[in-house]
Amino acid sequence: MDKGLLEVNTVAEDCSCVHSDPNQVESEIGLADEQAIGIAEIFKALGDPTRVKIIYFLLNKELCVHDLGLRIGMEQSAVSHQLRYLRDLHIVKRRKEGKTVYYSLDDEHIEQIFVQTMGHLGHD
Amino acid sequence: MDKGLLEVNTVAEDCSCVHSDPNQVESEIGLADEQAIGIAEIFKALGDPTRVKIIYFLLNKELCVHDLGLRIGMEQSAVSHQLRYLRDLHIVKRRKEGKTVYYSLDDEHIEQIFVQTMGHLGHD
DNA sequence: TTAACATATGAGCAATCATTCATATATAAA
DNA sequence: TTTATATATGAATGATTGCTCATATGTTAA
Repeated sequence: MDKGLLEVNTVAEDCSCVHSDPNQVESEIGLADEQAIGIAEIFKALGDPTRVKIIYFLLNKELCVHDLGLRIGMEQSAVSHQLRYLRDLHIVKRRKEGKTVYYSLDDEHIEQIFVQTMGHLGHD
Repeated sequence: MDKGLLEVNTVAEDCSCVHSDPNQVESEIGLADEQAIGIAEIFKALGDPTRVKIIYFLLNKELCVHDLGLRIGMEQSAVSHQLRYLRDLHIVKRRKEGKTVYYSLDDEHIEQIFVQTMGHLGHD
């Protein structure tokens, strides 16, 4: 698990608050807008109760839209919209079988992050 | 690392989509609204580029509001508002020294989740 | 074909959000 | 005290979001 960016970023500095030397700030490794937006995008996707519930139930097994709605107590349309959102981010994927469409998780990393976070919170 | 909820949730079922047996759904362990909201709250806090940058720089060392603004290229007021947001969630804490206020991370779990996610994304 | 079912989607709307601006508070220096 | 600096905060605003409703698409059964 590489995390180079984080370590190099440690630079000796003394913010006495007659503020940081601009040169010093320059020498630090920042976080490009692009990167920050990318990271935020992932967290934002998990940052809604409905989507949390969807992911939670999909951890267990794949489910069709209707059954997902049943479990999370939400209208078909609302579930469908959120599934679209999650699918656009490749967090979730579709499998069609006749009339019904089964959804399942599509990203192991996000699955891990989700489970780990639930663990941290004690989920109780 | 306890994660009881997640495992018990595996129940044999056959969603032929003449849909899930209501009794079966009932027997599954759901996710209470309260829990879902709690989990979503954490992710939502990390789901904004400005807050991502703030946390990123605080991983490195504590910083005062002004220097944070300097690094993330954002007005003092905007930074202050976001710091308040993060402080209300106990993600960040204050230390006052004279006129200046130093902020640092206040939750190891969230720090871990954040770093892990950056790792997953390759942060490049 | 027609009817029924499963899902998807666009428009509209109320709520939330992130930022800015102006100003308040608090501390230190002159 | 007055002035300057550091931070905080309320109000206003434009943007985004999540949902509902109506309707469209696609599939199976009659």
